Amino acid sequence: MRVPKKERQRLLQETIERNPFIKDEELSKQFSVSIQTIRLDRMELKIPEVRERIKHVASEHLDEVKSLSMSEVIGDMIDLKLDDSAISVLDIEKEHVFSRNEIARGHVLFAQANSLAVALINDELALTTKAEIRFSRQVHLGERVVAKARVIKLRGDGRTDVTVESYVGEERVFEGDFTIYRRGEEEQA
Amino acid sequence: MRVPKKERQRLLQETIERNPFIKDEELSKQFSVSIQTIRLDRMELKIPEVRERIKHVASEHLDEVKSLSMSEVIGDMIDLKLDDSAISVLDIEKEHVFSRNEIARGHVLFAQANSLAVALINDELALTTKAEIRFSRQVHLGERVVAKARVIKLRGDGRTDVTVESYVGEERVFEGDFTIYRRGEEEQA
DNA sequence: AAAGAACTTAATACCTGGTACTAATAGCAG
DNA sequence: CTGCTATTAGTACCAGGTATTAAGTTCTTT
Repeated sequence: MRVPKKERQRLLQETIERNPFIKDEELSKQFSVSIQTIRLDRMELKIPEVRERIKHVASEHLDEVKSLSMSEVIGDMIDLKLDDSAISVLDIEKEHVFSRNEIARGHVLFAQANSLAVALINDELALTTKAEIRFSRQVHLGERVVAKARVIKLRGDGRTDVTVESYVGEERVFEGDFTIYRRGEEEQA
Repeated sequence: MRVPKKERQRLLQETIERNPFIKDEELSKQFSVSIQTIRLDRMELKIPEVRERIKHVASEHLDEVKSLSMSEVIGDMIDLKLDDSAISVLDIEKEHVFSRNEIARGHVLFAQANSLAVALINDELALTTKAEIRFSRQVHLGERVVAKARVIKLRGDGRTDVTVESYVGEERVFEGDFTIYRRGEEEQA
């Protein structure tokens, strides 16, 4: 039942990681040591008290909520010639990146490109039906992504081909070929 | 500065909803009433104390998060077999649709699929490098989208092919073939 | 204007889950 | 036995409350 200190601390760390809500009392029972020992262990491992841990989990959550509402993900349109070309700029911020490595999530770049492609269409209804995309280099927190969209072909059947290339400085980070449906009300954007 | 009780309680509720982390003391300053009044208000409105509120926010989070990658997912993961298959559910809400026609934006479906595909990868780093997607029917406000991801091929060179199909009821609304890069730290998701 | 109800503030005891610190004890190695 | 690490105990204190009792303060209504 009783394990040596090192082992206990390893397990303690794991246990708390898996369940940040656990109190010192619980832990002391689980490891059959006194509550003070648990507290010494936490100190050495620099693990904060349960209320702080809970607060941390909660505030991470709040970040997530932000990334769900994608309304602001789209970037600023700085140029638009309908049915021809458009440019938008997006500054990569915290809510756009994986917290672990500060690399922008794929759907953020996609969202910028997709909404730019859709905005380009001079019609009441415009929905993406198909896309082929490539991510050519990762984009980091703080970088500015410039997306350039251009109409390639206006088909007779209500479909329009749009290509989007996104850059950070001189480097291309994303390209996508989109097929946009307009007007007909039976496709998906 | 001082507002009548009813109004204050309305504002109180809103304030706490927007920022569940706020303490009674802060609130009492903000509304220029004593701390006891705030507490009476909370009682009447059945709003729990700050620590309980924080715990609530945190546990909502934890419900969906069993592994690290889950927190990066858009939609609720309901099944996950690493390197094999995964399922997530997303209810389409106001912030996901074009206000004009209440049809979900393409990048919302893409985001669900993309984050599901990335979560599926059993590695520290997982980034989308390429995707081919089709939107087969538009998705409307209030509909529930079920995305099913499945690993098709684990290539030796660190790339994995994942296919995702999303359904509303029986109808397929989206399909995508993703190529995910893992581990190497030189691509883009 | 006086009475009463509604609202607000004050004061005090107590709770949880800790921190910070001091001190005592246990167990074992040399 | 000495010395050292590890553990346990105990006390004072803290934040952010709950719960309760009591005392104002307004507003209204008669």
